[in-house]
Amino acid sequence: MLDDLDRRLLEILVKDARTSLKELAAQVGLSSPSVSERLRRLEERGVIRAFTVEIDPLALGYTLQAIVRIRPLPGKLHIVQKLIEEIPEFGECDKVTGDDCFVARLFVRSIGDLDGILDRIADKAETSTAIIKAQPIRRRPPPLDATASRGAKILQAS
Amino acid sequence: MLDDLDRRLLEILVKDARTSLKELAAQVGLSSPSVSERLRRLEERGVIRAFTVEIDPLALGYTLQAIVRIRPLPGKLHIVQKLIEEIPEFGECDKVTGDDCFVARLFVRSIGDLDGILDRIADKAETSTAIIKAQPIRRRPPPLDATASRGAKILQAS
DNA sequence: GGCGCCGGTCGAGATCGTCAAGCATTTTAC
DNA sequence: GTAAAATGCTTGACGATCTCGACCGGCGCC
Repeated sequence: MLDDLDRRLLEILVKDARTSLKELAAQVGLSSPSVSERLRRLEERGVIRAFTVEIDPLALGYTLQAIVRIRPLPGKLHIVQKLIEEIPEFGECDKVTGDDCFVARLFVRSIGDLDGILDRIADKAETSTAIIKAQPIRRRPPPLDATASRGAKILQAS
Repeated sequence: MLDDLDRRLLEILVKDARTSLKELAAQVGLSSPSVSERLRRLEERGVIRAFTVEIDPLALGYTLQAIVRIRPLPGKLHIVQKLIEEIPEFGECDKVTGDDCFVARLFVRSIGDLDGILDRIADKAETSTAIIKAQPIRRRPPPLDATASRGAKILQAS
């Protein structure tokens, strides 16, 4: 589905999405129209979801981040989900298996804001919140090359 | 620190990091050299951490994502952190307050891989894993305008 | 008031992207 | 087995874009 050239292009773009076609072309050994066409198709196929910019939340005044686990009260699942989506300080939310239904990332400017936001969910869900103290790994894509971890095994008797 | 023009530039770039200077200039009502200069300074100041591309993990064969909470055994904190950092399938990791020391996102191609990777940590930490079933909110930046949620309150008797 | 800095514009030259045409290789169909 | 069609690439030319230097105006500060 993705050939080696595509992967190399992606690798370069992950580091700098504004790399010029010419530069990309030089690095992978193609002409720029070819690169242009490949990018177009990667976007078209949805492999590239977006070219975007990573902003330091601190620069916007968000001095605090938290991971919030959210367990909606019976019957409130959809309302809670909608509520979360509408609160822009939630910067990420996953619906997961297990007791916690949602795990979300929250950006806030102060502890007061944190409290204010959690209050808005409090009557519809139980939450448990963990403040982020450090970020050992900031968002990065999984390995692009097919050679991921050796873990590869099929479900079978071990 | 950031003026309105900067914020508007960021807003446009979040949606498409490859927007041309000319287009940016037109949208905010400046000349392109000015925009260029502003971007340069935003990068320099670290407001813009990177221009990057968002890749669909599925396109790379990662059919499964999980949130893993990790509690290193006594004395193993640093070893565990290093281990996590070295496993490229961890696409994000936060060090948090509370019983769980780390919360991480894991990209895998199969349940077998998931098991394989968790095994590598099993003797140094307790983990609890939640498989991601859906992503109500995919990574997005917090509000750029100063008018965040009304939550704003200072710590005080309520 | 005069000075210097900051952030802006303008215009020219250099760079880059896009388009059409054409070519080689592979696939498909008969 | 061969011919047609489809892919994916290159090249070169043209138009669009970026960058750089020169210059300008507002603002804070002696």
